[in-house]
Amino acid sequence: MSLKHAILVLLSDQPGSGYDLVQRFRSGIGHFWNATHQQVYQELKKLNADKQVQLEKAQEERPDRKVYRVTAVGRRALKAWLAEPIEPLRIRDALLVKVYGGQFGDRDSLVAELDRHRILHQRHLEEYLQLEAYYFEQDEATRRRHGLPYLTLRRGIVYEKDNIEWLDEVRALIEADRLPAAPVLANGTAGRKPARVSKP
Amino acid sequence: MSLKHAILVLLSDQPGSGYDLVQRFRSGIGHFWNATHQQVYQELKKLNADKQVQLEKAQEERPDRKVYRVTAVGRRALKAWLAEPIEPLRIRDALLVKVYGGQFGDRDSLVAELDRHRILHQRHLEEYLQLEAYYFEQDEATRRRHGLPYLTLRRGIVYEKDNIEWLDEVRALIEADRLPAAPVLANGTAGRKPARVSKP
DNA sequence: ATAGCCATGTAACCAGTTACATGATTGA
DNA sequence: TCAATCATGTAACTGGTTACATGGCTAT
Repeated sequence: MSLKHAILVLLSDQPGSGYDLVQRFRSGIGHFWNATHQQVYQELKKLNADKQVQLEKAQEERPDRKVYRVTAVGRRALKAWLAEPIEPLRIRDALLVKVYGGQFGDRDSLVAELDRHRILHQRHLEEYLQLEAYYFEQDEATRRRHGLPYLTLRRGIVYEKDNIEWLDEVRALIEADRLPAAPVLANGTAGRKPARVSKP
Repeated sequence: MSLKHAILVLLSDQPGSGYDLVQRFRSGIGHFWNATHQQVYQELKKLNADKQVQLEKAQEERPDRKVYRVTAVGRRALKAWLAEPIEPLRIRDALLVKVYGGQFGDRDSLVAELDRHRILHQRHLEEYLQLEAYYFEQDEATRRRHGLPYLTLRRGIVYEKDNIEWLDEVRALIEADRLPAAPVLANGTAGRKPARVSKP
């Protein structure tokens, strides 16, 4: 579970309320690790119970903010997690299920879906490129300070480019009619051998 | 939820038991949509209750297999889902949380983790490239038949290359010492502005 | 004999999503 | 006055993971 650690990172950076964290998720880290306010409030409650964060002050003025800050315990926990190895992420994309099983559906709706996704990925890419441009407008010191977060932005950029590249490849192959428009995967393949791409 | 639909795709291709499905997940579709046997058996139970699959035969010979096949209802459900738009996937990678918050941990352990991930991604890439080579050994007809699954393999290849590319970028930047080895993100940044890469 | 594979399942738990809910403040 | 934003929460549900469990068959 990383939400906990994402929160510890954000609060290490600067103390804040649940509401603040939701905002920060939206603008920065949220591009690759999002969270709803419900989750954030629950997690803060748990972290507080575990003494990993503490209430800085219950504000008296009206906006009823509860500002949390990371404790020494929290810092240790974060550092320990950062040193722990984690499994590399495998793609888990419903769109791939759709492509994989495309022959059992309508060809036009698959193409439409692919186009729709291309547009959305293009949009994300442009958004990221703007953030990158903004980053490069900063002075050297600021850039150095935000170097690591910037690298995660780079990951987003590479990812979106990548999606677009692949979608174009798929489109090209389907459009070129080198792929069948109607179901062809035989139900009568010999034996138990499933029809798939696999090792000999 | 796509596990349901992944199962419908696999069973549309060819009837099989829960055990078979787990095998097929391992070798093909599982590269981008995995499932444990527990999940598969539960899902088959539900699909059966919904009349989307049916028991073909309760086998008499010893291996106690329950072979399921997709019903007309199941085929319709799958087709409907294939036509339905879905949200494009955003990355959600704990490694990015680690990089983002890298300054709060130990620099060497971050580098070690990045290297470890690079090796694992390299391994996956090689595995995929072998599958691709095998695909190209097939005759034209077979290739055409497995065209769409092949495209999902392409996605995997692009994804792994991508990871390696990004990891190299990160390594280069960290190694070149252009990034700080110790915590620098000031806790005293002006106002409420969180220290992050964001729009003006 | 025993290890490994074939084959199926239950139960508890954890994380994430969606729905529901409240109430104050600020600006048009 | 009305909409938007600030600010916090509870509850139900869904999907996924981990642990636990059983038993036969096959080859060494």
